[in-house]
Amino acid sequence: MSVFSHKPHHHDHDAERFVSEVVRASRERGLRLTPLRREVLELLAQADKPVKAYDLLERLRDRHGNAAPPTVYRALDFLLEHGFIHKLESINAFVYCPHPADSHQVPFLICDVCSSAVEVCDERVAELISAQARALGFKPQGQTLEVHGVCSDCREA
Amino acid sequence: MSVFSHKPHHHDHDAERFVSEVVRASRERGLRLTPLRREVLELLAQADKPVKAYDLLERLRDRHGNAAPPTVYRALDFLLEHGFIHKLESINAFVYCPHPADSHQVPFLICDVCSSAVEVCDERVAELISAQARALGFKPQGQTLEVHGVCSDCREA
DNA sequence: GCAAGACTGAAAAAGGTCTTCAATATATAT
DNA sequence: ATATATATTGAAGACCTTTTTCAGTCTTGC
Repeated sequence: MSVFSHKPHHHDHDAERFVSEVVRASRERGLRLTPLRREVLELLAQADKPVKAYDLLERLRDRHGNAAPPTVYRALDFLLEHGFIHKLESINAFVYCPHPADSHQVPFLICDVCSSAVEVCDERVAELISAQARALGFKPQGQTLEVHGVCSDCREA
Repeated sequence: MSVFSHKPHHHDHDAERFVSEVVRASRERGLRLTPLRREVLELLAQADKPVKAYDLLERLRDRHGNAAPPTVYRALDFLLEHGFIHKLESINAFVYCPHPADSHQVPFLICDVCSSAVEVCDERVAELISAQARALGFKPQGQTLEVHGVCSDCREA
Protein backbone atom coordinates (compact mmCIF):
# COMPACT_ATOMS: atom_id res chain seq x y z
CA MET A 1 0.00 0.00 0.00
CA SER A 2 1.31 3.39 -0.91
CA VAL A 3 1.81 6.14 1.59
CA PHE A 4 -1.03 7.97 -0.09
CA SER A 5 -3.81 5.42 -0.02
CA HIS A 6 -5.24 5.77 3.44
CA LYS A 7 -8.62 6.15 4.97
CA PRO A 8 -9.63 9.57 6.19
CA HIS A 9 -8.44 10.15 9.70
CA HIS A 10 -7.78 12.96 12.05
CA HIS A 11 -4.83 14.27 10.11
CA ASP A 12 -6.77 15.10 6.98
CA HIS A 13 -8.11 18.16 8.64
CA ASP A 14 -4.58 19.32 9.46
CA ALA A 15 -3.58 18.70 5.88
CA GLU A 16 -6.33 20.89 4.50
CA ARG A 17 -5.66 23.63 6.96
CA PHE A 18 -1.99 23.46 6.14
CA VAL A 19 -2.60 23.85 2.44
CA SER A 20 -4.86 26.82 2.90
CA GLU A 21 -2.32 28.41 5.15
CA VAL A 22 0.30 28.08 2.44
CA VAL A 23 -2.11 29.48 -0.10
CA ARG A 24 -2.63 32.48 2.10
CA ALA A 25 1.07 32.92 2.84
CA SER A 26 1.83 32.77 -0.87
CA ARG A 27 -0.71 35.43 -1.63
CA GLU A 28 0.68 37.65 1.07
CA ARG A 29 4.25 37.27 -0.08
CA GLY A 30 3.44 37.53 -3.77
CA LEU A 31 4.57 33.98 -4.52
CA ARG A 32 3.19 32.01 -7.41
CA LEU A 33 1.78 28.83 -5.95
CA THR A 34 0.89 27.38 -9.34
CA PRO A 35 -1.44 24.39 -9.75
CA LEU A 36 1.53 22.08 -10.13
CA ARG A 37 3.23 23.32 -7.02
CA ARG A 38 0.02 23.17 -5.13
CA GLU A 39 -0.58 19.61 -6.21
CA VAL A 40 2.80 18.54 -4.92
CA LEU A 41 2.09 20.34 -1.70
CA GLU A 42 -1.23 18.57 -1.34
CA LEU A 43 0.31 15.20 -1.98
CA LEU A 44 2.81 15.84 0.77
CA ALA A 45 0.19 17.10 3.17
CA GLN A 46 -2.04 14.10 2.55
CA ALA A 47 0.78 11.62 2.99
CA ASP A 48 1.50 13.03 6.42
CA LYS A 49 4.90 11.39 6.39
CA PRO A 50 8.04 11.82 4.34
CA VAL A 51 7.63 11.02 0.66
CA LYS A 52 10.29 10.35 -1.95
CA ALA A 53 10.47 12.35 -5.14
CA TYR A 54 9.64 9.39 -7.36
CA ASP A 55 6.58 8.50 -5.32
CA LEU A 56 5.39 12.04 -5.80
CA LEU A 57 6.18 11.80 -9.49
CA GLU A 58 4.18 8.62 -9.84
CA ARG A 59 1.27 10.26 -8.12
CA LEU A 60 1.52 13.39 -10.25
CA ARG A 61 1.25 11.24 -13.34
CA ASP A 62 -2.29 10.32 -12.46
CA ARG A 63 -3.22 13.79 -13.60
CA HIS A 64 -0.16 14.77 -15.64
CA GLY A 65 0.82 11.74 -17.67
CA ASN A 66 3.74 13.69 -19.04
CA ALA A 67 5.33 14.59 -15.74
CA ALA A 68 9.09 14.08 -15.73
CA PRO A 69 11.53 14.20 -12.84
CA PRO A 70 12.23 17.93 -13.22
CA THR A 71 8.53 18.55 -12.88
CA VAL A 72 8.51 17.34 -9.33
CA TYR A 73 11.95 18.57 -8.40
CA ARG A 74 11.18 22.08 -9.52
CA ALA A 75 8.02 22.15 -7.50
CA LEU A 76 9.90 20.80 -4.50
CA ASP A 77 12.59 23.43 -4.94
CA PHE A 78 10.00 26.16 -4.83
CA LEU A 79 8.33 24.75 -1.73
CA LEU A 80 11.66 24.24 0.01
CA GLU A 81 12.90 27.70 -0.87
CA HIS A 82 9.95 29.31 0.83
CA GLY A 83 9.94 27.09 3.88
CA PHE A 84 6.69 25.28 3.14
CA ILE A 85 8.29 21.87 3.23
CA HIS A 86 11.47 20.27 4.52
CA LYS A 87 13.86 17.85 2.97
CA LEU A 88 15.12 15.01 5.13
CA GLU A 89 18.64 14.55 3.89
CA SER A 90 19.28 11.25 5.59
CA ILE A 91 16.46 9.49 3.77
CA ASN A 92 16.07 11.59 0.63
CA ALA A 93 12.48 12.40 1.31
CA PHE A 94 10.30 15.44 1.65
CA VAL A 95 7.76 16.31 4.28
CA TYR A 96 5.40 19.19 4.77
CA CYS A 97 6.02 21.64 7.53
CA PRO A 98 3.15 21.94 9.98
CA HIS A 99 3.84 25.59 10.78
CA PRO A 100 5.23 27.22 7.70
CA ALA A 101 4.48 30.70 8.97
CA ASP A 102 7.42 31.06 11.31
CA SER A 103 10.76 30.23 9.79
CA HIS A 104 12.46 27.72 11.97
CA GLN A 105 15.24 25.18 12.19
CA VAL A 106 14.16 22.23 14.19
CA PRO A 107 15.25 18.64 14.62
CA PHE A 108 13.27 15.80 13.10
CA LEU A 109 12.61 12.48 14.76
CA ILE A 110 12.51 9.84 12.06
CA CYS A 111 11.11 6.45 12.99
CA ASP A 112 12.99 3.66 11.26
CA VAL A 113 10.06 1.31 11.76
CA CYS A 114 7.04 3.22 10.46
CA SER A 115 9.08 5.94 8.74
CA SER A 116 7.09 8.72 10.30
CA ALA A 117 8.86 12.00 10.93
CA VAL A 118 7.92 14.64 13.45
CA GLU A 119 9.43 18.00 14.15
CA VAL A 120 10.64 18.78 17.62
CA CYS A 121 9.16 22.20 17.98
CA ASP A 122 11.86 23.61 20.16
CA GLU A 123 14.53 25.96 18.96
CA ARG A 124 16.94 25.21 21.77
CA VAL A 125 18.96 22.69 19.82
CA ALA A 126 19.28 24.99 16.84
CA GLU A 127 20.32 27.82 19.11
CA LEU A 128 22.87 25.78 20.99
CA ILE A 129 24.41 24.47 17.83
CA SER A 130 24.49 27.94 16.30
CA ALA A 131 26.16 29.32 19.38
CA GLN A 132 28.79 26.61 19.29
CA ALA A 133 29.41 27.27 15.61
CA ARG A 134 29.80 31.00 16.12
CA ALA A 135 32.15 30.42 19.02
CA LEU A 136 34.40 28.68 16.49
CA GLY A 137 34.25 31.58 14.07
CA PHE A 138 31.81 29.74 11.82
CA LYS A 139 28.88 31.65 10.38
CA PRO A 140 25.91 29.25 10.40
CA GLN A 141 23.37 29.53 7.62
CA GLY A 142 21.41 26.31 7.62
CA GLN A 143 21.04 23.16 9.61
CA THR A 144 20.24 19.52 9.06
CA LEU A 145 19.14 17.93 12.32
CA GLU A 146 17.77 14.42 12.03
CA VAL A 147 17.45 11.78 14.69
CA HIS A 148 16.78 8.18 13.73
CA GLY A 149 15.22 5.69 16.09
CA VAL A 150 11.88 4.22 17.08
CA CYS A 151 8.81 6.33 17.76
CA SER A 152 6.57 5.81 20.76
CA ASP A 153 3.81 4.15 18.72
CA CYS A 154 6.18 1.57 17.33
CA ARG A 155 7.79 0.87 20.70
CA GLU A 156 4.49 -0.20 22.14
CA ALA A 157 3.86 -2.67 19.34
CA MET B 1 42.87 20.39 -8.71
CA SER B 2 41.52 17.37 -6.94
CA VAL B 3 41.02 17.26 -3.22
CA PHE B 4 43.84 14.76 -3.08
CA SER B 5 46.62 16.60 -4.87
CA HIS B 6 48.06 18.81 -2.22
CA LYS B 7 51.46 19.62 -0.90
CA PRO B 8 52.45 18.14 2.43
CA HIS B 9 51.29 20.28 5.28
CA HIS B 10 50.62 20.04 8.94
CA HIS B 11 47.68 17.73 8.53
CA ASP B 12 49.62 14.90 6.96
CA HIS B 13 50.96 13.97 10.31
CA ASP B 14 47.45 13.79 11.70
CA ALA B 15 46.43 11.63 8.77
CA GLU B 16 49.16 9.09 9.38
CA ARG B 17 48.51 8.99 13.07
CA PHE B 18 44.83 8.52 12.40
CA VAL B 19 45.42 5.58 10.10
CA SER B 20 47.68 3.83 12.56
CA GLU B 21 45.14 4.39 15.27
CA VAL B 22 42.51 2.67 13.17
CA VAL B 23 44.90 -0.15 12.41
CA ARG B 24 45.43 -0.63 16.11
CA ALA B 25 41.73 -0.39 16.94
CA SER B 26 40.96 -2.95 14.26
CA ARG B 27 43.49 -5.36 15.65
CA GLU B 28 42.10 -4.93 19.15
CA ARG B 29 38.53 -5.47 18.08
CA GLY B 30 39.31 -8.32 15.72
CA LEU B 31 38.19 -6.41 12.65
CA ARG B 32 39.58 -7.13 9.22
CA LEU B 33 40.99 -3.91 7.91
CA THR B 34 41.85 -5.36 4.53
CA PRO B 35 44.18 -3.61 2.08
CA LEU B 36 41.23 -2.26 0.15
CA ARG B 37 39.54 -0.85 3.20
CA ARG B 38 42.77 0.59 4.39
CA GLU B 39 43.36 2.27 1.06
CA VAL B 40 39.99 3.97 1.20
CA LEU B 41 40.71 5.05 4.73
CA GLU B 42 44.06 6.51 3.69
CA LEU B 43 42.50 8.40 0.82
CA LEU B 44 40.02 9.96 3.20
CA ALA B 45 42.67 10.79 5.74
CA GLN B 46 44.89 12.41 3.14
CA ALA B 47 42.08 14.46 1.67
CA ASP B 48 41.37 15.97 5.06
CA LYS B 49 38.00 17.11 3.87
CA PRO B 50 34.82 15.36 2.79
CA VAL B 51 35.21 13.24 -0.34
CA LYS B 52 32.54 11.82 -2.61
CA ALA B 53 32.31 8.15 -3.37
CA TYR B 54 33.11 8.58 -7.03
CA ASP B 55 36.19 10.64 -6.29
CA LEU B 56 37.40 7.84 -4.09
CA LEU B 57 36.59 5.35 -6.80
CA GLU B 58 38.58 7.29 -9.34
CA ARG B 59 41.50 7.39 -6.98
CA LEU B 60 41.22 3.69 -6.21
CA ARG B 61 41.47 2.92 -9.88
CA ASP B 62 45.03 4.20 -9.95
CA ARG B 63 45.95 0.96 -8.24
CA HIS B 64 42.88 -1.19 -8.93
CA GLY B 65 41.90 -0.57 -12.50
CA ASN B 66 38.98 -2.91 -12.00
CA ALA B 67 37.40 -1.09 -9.09
CA ALA B 68 33.64 -0.73 -9.46
CA PRO B 69 31.21 1.30 -7.36
CA PRO B 70 30.51 -1.55 -4.93
CA THR B 71 34.22 -1.75 -4.26
CA VAL B 72 34.26 1.65 -2.68
CA TYR B 73 30.81 1.50 -1.13
CA ARG B 74 31.59 -1.74 0.62
CA ALA B 75 34.76 -0.35 2.06
CA LEU B 76 32.91 2.76 3.15
CA ASP B 77 30.21 0.65 4.77
CA PHE B 78 32.79 -1.17 6.79
CA LEU B 79 34.49 2.02 7.92
CA LEU B 80 31.18 3.64 8.77
CA GLU B 81 29.91 0.65 10.66
CA HIS B 82 32.87 0.73 12.98
CA GLY B 83 32.89 4.47 13.48
CA PHE B 84 36.15 5.17 11.66
CA ILE B 85 34.56 7.61 9.27
CA HIS B 86 31.38 9.68 9.03
CA LYS B 87 28.99 10.24 6.20
CA LEU B 88 27.75 13.77 5.65
CA GLU B 89 24.22 13.20 4.47
CA SER B 90 23.59 16.73 3.28
CA ILE B 91 26.42 16.61 0.74
CA ASN B 92 26.78 12.88 0.06
CA ALA B 93 30.37 12.79 1.12
CA PHE B 94 32.56 10.92 3.55
CA VAL B 95 35.10 12.20 5.99
CA TYR B 96 37.47 10.54 8.39
CA CYS B 97 36.84 10.85 12.06
CA PRO B 98 39.74 12.41 13.95
CA HIS B 99 39.05 10.49 17.16
CA PRO B 100 37.64 7.12 16.21
CA ALA B 101 38.41 5.65 19.62
CA ASP B 102 35.48 7.09 21.51
CA SER B 103 32.14 6.59 19.88
CA HIS B 104 30.44 9.91 19.56
CA GLN B 105 27.67 11.83 17.88
CA VAL B 106 28.76 15.32 17.10
CA PRO B 107 27.68 18.13 14.84
CA PHE B 108 29.65 18.97 11.73
CA LEU B 109 30.31 22.47 10.48
CA ILE B 110 30.40 22.34 6.70
CA CYS B 111 31.80 25.36 4.89
CA ASP B 112 29.91 26.05 1.69
CA VAL B 113 32.86 28.03 0.33
CA CYS B 114 35.86 25.75 0.80
CA SER B 115 33.83 22.63 1.59
CA SER B 116 35.81 21.82 4.67
CA ALA B 117 34.04 20.01 7.47
CA VAL B 118 35.01 20.01 11.10
CA GLU B 119 33.50 18.20 14.02
CA VAL B 120 32.30 20.18 16.99
CA CYS B 121 33.78 18.05 19.71
CA ASP B 122 31.09 18.66 22.24
CA GLU B 123 28.40 16.18 23.12
CA ARG B 124 25.99 18.72 24.52
CA VAL B 125 23.97 19.08 21.36
CA ALA B 126 23.64 15.34 20.94
CA GLU B 127 22.62 15.01 24.57
CA LEU B 128 20.06 17.78 24.41
CA ILE B 129 18.52 16.41 21.28
CA SER B 130 18.44 12.90 22.72
CA ALA B 131 16.79 14.17 25.87
CA GLN B 132 14.15 15.99 23.85
CA ALA B 133 13.54 12.89 21.78
CA ARG B 134 13.13 10.65 24.81
CA ALA B 135 10.80 13.16 26.40
CA LEU B 136 8.54 12.54 23.42
CA GLY B 137 8.71 8.78 23.83
CA PHE B 138 11.13 8.42 20.95
CA LYS B 139 14.06 6.06 21.32
CA PRO B 140 17.02 7.73 19.59
CA GLN B 141 19.56 5.52 17.85
CA GLY B 142 21.52 7.76 15.53
CA GLN B 143 21.88 11.38 14.64
CA THR B 144 22.69 13.50 11.63
CA LEU B 145 23.78 16.94 12.74
CA GLU B 146 25.14 19.18 10.01
CA VAL B 147 25.48 22.93 9.93
CA HIS B 148 26.15 24.71 6.67
CA GLY B 149 27.70 28.14 6.50
CA VAL B 150 31.04 29.85 6.12
CA CYS B 151 34.13 28.88 8.11
CA SER B 152 36.37 31.40 9.78
CA ASP B 153 39.12 31.07 7.17
CA CYS B 154 36.74 31.86 4.35
CA ARG B 155 35.14 34.76 6.19
CA GLU B 156 38.44 36.56 6.38
CA ALA B 157 39.05 36.26 2.67
C1' DG C 1 0.49 45.48 -26.43
C1' DC C 2 5.37 44.16 -25.67
C1' DA C 3 9.49 42.96 -23.57
C1' DA C 4 11.41 40.62 -19.68
C1' DG C 5 11.14 37.26 -16.73
C1' DA C 6 9.04 33.04 -14.71
C1' DC C 7 7.15 28.54 -15.42
C1' DT C 8 6.55 24.05 -17.81
C1' DG C 9 7.48 20.13 -21.27
C1' DA C 10 10.63 17.02 -22.99
C1' DA C 11 14.87 14.55 -23.58
C1' DA C 12 18.84 13.32 -21.78
C1' DA C 13 22.62 12.83 -18.78
C1' DA C 14 24.99 12.90 -14.48
C1' DG C 15 25.50 11.45 -9.89
C1' DG C 16 24.73 8.14 -6.15
C1' DT C 17 23.70 3.53 -4.29
C1' DC C 18 22.43 -1.29 -4.20
C1' DT C 19 21.49 -6.20 -5.88
C1' DT C 20 23.13 -10.33 -7.59
C1' DC C 21 26.04 -14.10 -8.56
C1' DA C 22 30.36 -16.08 -8.99
C1' DA C 23 35.07 -16.43 -7.41
C1' DT C 24 38.42 -16.08 -3.87
C1' DA C 25 40.26 -15.66 0.48
C1' DT C 26 40.06 -16.17 5.55
C1' DA C 27 38.69 -18.19 9.81
C1' DT C 28 36.72 -22.32 12.48
C1' DA C 29 36.19 -26.85 13.73
C1' DT C 30 37.21 -31.04 13.40
C1' DA D 1 46.10 -30.37 8.03
C1' DT D 2 41.44 -30.65 5.93
C1' DA D 3 36.96 -29.67 5.31
C1' DT D 4 33.42 -26.47 6.17
C1' DA D 5 31.48 -22.18 7.01
C1' DT D 6 31.99 -17.33 6.69
C1' DA D 7 33.70 -13.06 4.92
C1' DT D 8 35.54 -10.50 1.15
C1' DT D 9 36.14 -9.15 -3.64
C1' DG D 10 35.16 -8.97 -8.89
C1' DA D 11 32.04 -7.99 -12.34
C1' DA D 12 27.82 -6.68 -14.53
C1' DG D 13 24.07 -4.31 -14.17
C1' DA D 14 20.04 -2.12 -12.35
C1' DC D 15 17.85 1.29 -9.69
C1' DC D 16 17.24 5.60 -7.40
C1' DT D 17 18.12 10.58 -7.10
C1' DT D 18 19.06 14.92 -9.09
C1' DT D 19 20.49 18.21 -12.65
C1' DT D 20 21.27 20.24 -17.32
C1' DT D 21 19.62 21.96 -21.47
C1' DC D 22 16.61 23.88 -24.81
C1' DA D 23 12.37 25.13 -26.42
C1' DG D 24 7.82 26.68 -25.72
C1' DT D 25 4.25 28.92 -22.90
C1' DC D 26 2.45 31.83 -19.55
C1' DT D 27 2.64 36.19 -16.37
C1' DT D 28 3.98 40.53 -15.04
C1' DG D 29 5.24 45.17 -15.47
C1' DC D 30 5.97 48.89 -18.35
